Amino acid sequence: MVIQENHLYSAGAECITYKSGEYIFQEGDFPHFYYQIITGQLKLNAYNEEGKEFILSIVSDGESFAESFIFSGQLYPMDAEALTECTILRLHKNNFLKLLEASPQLYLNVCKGLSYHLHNQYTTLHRNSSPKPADRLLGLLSHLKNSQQEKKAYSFLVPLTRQQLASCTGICVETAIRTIKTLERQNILKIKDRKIYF
DNA sequence: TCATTAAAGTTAT
DNA sequence: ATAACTTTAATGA
Repeated sequence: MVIQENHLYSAGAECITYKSGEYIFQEGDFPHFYYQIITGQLKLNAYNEEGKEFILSIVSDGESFAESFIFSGQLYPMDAEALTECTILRLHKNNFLKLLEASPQLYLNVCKGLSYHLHNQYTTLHRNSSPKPADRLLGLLSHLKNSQQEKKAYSFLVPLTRQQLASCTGICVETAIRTIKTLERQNILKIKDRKIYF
């Protein structure tokens, strides 16, 4: 959890639920709020000229998202769409900034969060510049697994569909499927009931 | 080697 | 039921 929920509530935050498929915001919208997920999963995504989706990030329980735009004041360059039913706390930009002014500690934590996120974005960008789909997928899987404590092989149940893995790495689904099977043959991951264990 | 297209089977809502 | 996801195969850049 990024910011204590009671702190957000006392600063004037409201709790909103979104059904799967609903937009929290869309590309071109002005950023009015700080968002923090209580429960649920959503994606930040954009579409290219041919209409192909690219998933920039998948965010879930306890995480904040898109807070950088509060500071820059730029319009959202992507959509935020609920993947599951989502319960989200949102705090108006002005109140959020007041909250930060009142607490240097909180300010620093938010900075850390932003920096951490920026680091992720850089490594993701680098990873997705690889011409080899296996490198992109493997890099993504390692990154996802990083957020769990257990480091043993095959201990991580990949929480994304093949479609989503493809959209996160900029390859097509069919290639993602074939690559994943190749990785299975190389014992780099396991597949059981269509679920991917890495 | 990978994207694209098509077609068909499977799972989730 | 219907949509979304998964898989295989053929073709072409």
